[in-house]
Amino acid sequence: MMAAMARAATTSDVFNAIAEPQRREILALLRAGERPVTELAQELGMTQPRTSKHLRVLREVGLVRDRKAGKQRLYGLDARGLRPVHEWTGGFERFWNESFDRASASSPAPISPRTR
Amino acid sequence: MMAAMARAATTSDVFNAIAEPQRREILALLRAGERPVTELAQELGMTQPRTSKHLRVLREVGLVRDRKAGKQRLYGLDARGLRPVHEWTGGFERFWNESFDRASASSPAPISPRTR
DNA sequence: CCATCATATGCCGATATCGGCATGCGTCAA
DNA sequence: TTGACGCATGCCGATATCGGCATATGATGG
Repeated sequence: MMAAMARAATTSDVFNAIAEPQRREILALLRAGERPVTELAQELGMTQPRTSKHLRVLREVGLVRDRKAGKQRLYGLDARGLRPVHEWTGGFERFWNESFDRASASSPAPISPRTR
Repeated sequence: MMAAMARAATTSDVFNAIAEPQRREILALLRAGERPVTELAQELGMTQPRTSKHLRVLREVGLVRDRKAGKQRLYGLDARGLRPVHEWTGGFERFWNESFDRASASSPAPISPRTR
């Protein structure tokens, strides 16, 4: 019955799904269109089981969809889930543009917004 | 000396750093300005060690900077590292807008965009 | 120099994650 | 029906990651 609980639920969250380089590659490839597992595996140089597992994660967070096509199973992109990530990072846009003054500059005074 | 190598190098990569919800919270908070560790911990309701550890990860990937301020150590945002993430997801913008036709629609034919 | 505040670290336990390999299962062709 | 193909899974081993707790370290004020 769990003794201390380590690590908070991670997977099944888009941010986590795209934290894996290979999964990002899969998504990038799928922009060109649907593809069967084997083909993806081949193009990315990874084994089939490995590819399937990554696809499973992507499917669980809703970034890809699959549909059967005879013997094969075609995976297609469903990028809608990436939008929240884009927007979240977008919330920092003014910070990477405004060269974050007070943070790097030679600010001599404003120690911190500690009211007291 | 490692026998089979499991899991590819993860940390020290921005995508991974922001995969942690709490780290995202820290970044969001820092948009309001620099803050000492204890204050962050307090505002986020987490222990100090935990906060320090997350800050360390963020620092290692360059998303935050720290500077000493007397007894304290102020952490400030350096969002430049988020830009790549924003751009990467931006590469999928047309896909979440164009309601990815062929993927969900009742496509009866185009099995796959294999050129040949 | 000593007590104290502010942080960083080390160590441990409990998972979660990844990869490989073998195998299960469904579909299609002969 | 039987085989071959295409893909999903299960199981295992090797880490990586997170959290808690105690403690080391650094700086400050007496």
